[in-house]
Parts: sequence; C-alpha cells; structure tokens
Amino acid sequence: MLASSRLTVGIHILTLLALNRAESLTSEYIAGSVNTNPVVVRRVLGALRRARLVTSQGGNGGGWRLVGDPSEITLSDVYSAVEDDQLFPLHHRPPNPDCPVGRYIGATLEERFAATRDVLKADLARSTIASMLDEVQARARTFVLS
Amino acid sequence: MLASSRLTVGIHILTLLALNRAESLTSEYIAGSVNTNPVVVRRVLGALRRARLVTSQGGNGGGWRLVGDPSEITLSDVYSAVEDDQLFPLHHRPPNPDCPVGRYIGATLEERFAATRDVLKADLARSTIASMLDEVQARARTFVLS
DNA sequence: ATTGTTTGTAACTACACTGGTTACAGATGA
DNA sequence: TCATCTGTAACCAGTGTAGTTACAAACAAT
Repeated sequence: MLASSRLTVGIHILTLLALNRAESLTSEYIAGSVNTNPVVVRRVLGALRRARLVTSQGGNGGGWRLVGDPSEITLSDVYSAVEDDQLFPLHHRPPNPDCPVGRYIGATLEERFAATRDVLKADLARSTIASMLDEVQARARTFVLS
Repeated sequence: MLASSRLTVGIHILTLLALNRAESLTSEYIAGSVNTNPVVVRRVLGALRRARLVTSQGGNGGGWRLVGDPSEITLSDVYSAVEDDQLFPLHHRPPNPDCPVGRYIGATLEERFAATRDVLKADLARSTIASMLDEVQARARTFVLS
C-alpha cells in the first residue's frame, strides 16, 4: 500500500504533548521520542496545527502545545488532520462506458466506499488522546510491576 | 496515500464475471471493460484465484469464471484477497524505548488499529458481488428510463 | 540591540509501490 | 499442428514517503 505512518506519528506526538501539558515541547525533543528527524515531526505538527489541535511558538523557549483537552481529541480528528486521501482509490483511468458494469461501477463504488469511510471514522472516534495516554501508562505500570 | 486501486478493480472484475456466469471471460475482454492492460487484470485475477474466488483455464476458449455464488462473495473477501497490507502502518523506525510513550505506543496502536480493521472488514462484508451487480443494473435501468 | 533558540518551509535524495508495457514459456482446445 | 490464452518475469515512468540539509523569520532573554 505504501501508505504513510502519519496517523501513527500524529497520535504519538499528541500523546506525548498530553503527557507534558504544562510545558511546550520542541520538535527536536519530540523527534527524540518518535526516533526520526525534527523536520518530519514539524511536517506532521504543521498538519495538526492547521486542524487547530496544537499551537506553535517560535524562538527561544518556544515549541508546541496541545490546544484543547486530550479527552476531546479523538483519533478520528487526527486522521482527518493528517490523511486527506480517500480510503480506497477508484480506477486510474475511467472504465469503458460502453460496458454497463464499466459505466456504473464507479459511482456505485464511490457511494459504497464513502459509507465505509464513515464507519471507519466513527470507530476511530471511539478513542481519544486521553484514552491512548491512559493505555500507554497502564502498560508502563504493568511492565514495572512484573 | 498512494494506495492501490486493486480493491476497486477486483470488485469490478468479479461483478463483470457475475454478469456473465454462463461464459468464461478472457483477461483481454475484462481489460476492455476496466480500461487497462490485460496483464494488470491477470495480476488481480491471480490474487482472486489464490483466494479461491475464481478459476482460470488456459488455452483456446479458456478464460476466467467465478467459483461460487455471487451472493456469497463479500467485499471483505475481495479486500482480503487483494490487500494484504495492514490498514495503518506503524513507525518506520522503532520509537525511543527510553520514553514511556515511545516504548508502549506501538503495541497500543497495533491493538487499536486491529480493532478498526475488524470494523472495516465487517462493514465491507455487508455488501456482496451480487448486491453490487444489482446496484449497477439498477443504475443502468434508471438511466435508460430517464 | 544582540544573541541564541526554534519554527516553517524549500530542496534534494533514496526508497518503495503502482500501473502500464513487452515478451515469452507452457497449457489447451480445435 | 496451430491459434489462443494463462502465468509470470522484466522493465519503465510516475508518484508518494521519510530523511536530510539549509536557511529565513520569529522570538525570548540578556
């Protein structure tokens, strides 16, 4: 599929920001957790900023902060912020209009796939950044105890 | 995303085969409806054959046929046959294990995304090749009448 | 004001996947 | 025997991702 890992990285970043709500984190620090380049992190953060999920502050002491409450940011919000492509691409070239299937399968699939995308987003909306952080911390606790 | 159109093409092909259950269709004929190269069609058909959804017959008069009943082939079956990649890729490189988020977000997301993939497949299973063919034919009828 | 820090973005590279194409061996029916 | 069709390898162009360097602009601290 060669799909992007932007949803994964976006959720990772927001969870990290939720864990450090008091401070603002630099892209360099965040990149240290994600294990990638700060520019890659800033690119994802740019998409999150356009979706009003984070704010940035330039200059000395600057960095990135969450805008709202982690319990009100859903994974569906993150998905919408970083993945604008449709779920399942249609034909590369338009099919043959002289064939009944070729003529009508495109519109039929477009409608069908839109419904599936809605279901996907509804499912992603069941989790929030707060619940992801809870889960991560629960796993950390379990590991320490064992 | 640069995702593939294999699900679209796979459904298109199976719908075409369902419309012509009496005969076997050549990849050349199918490619004429999909408006692509016969080899591209044979590649998708190969995946559908490995999933036992179609059979092939070489030689003169050969071609491709549906194996089962179109009402028992779901879009989820097609998805499983042609798209083996996971829905949302995780990190390119493993995150930093010295950060609690970096250490546990991977396993947390893997589990979470698996649940979403199950929901996606369950939704795709609501439609069949037979229902797609019905829909295409209904659209064709509406267009003729108007 | 000067300095050091950080964002925001452009530009380039390496890599990978998709779809299109040609080519051809093997199977098969007429 | 011959024409047809599958199955697959090989190659190409196009495109998206992630990684990297570079640098202008913004900004806080002194």
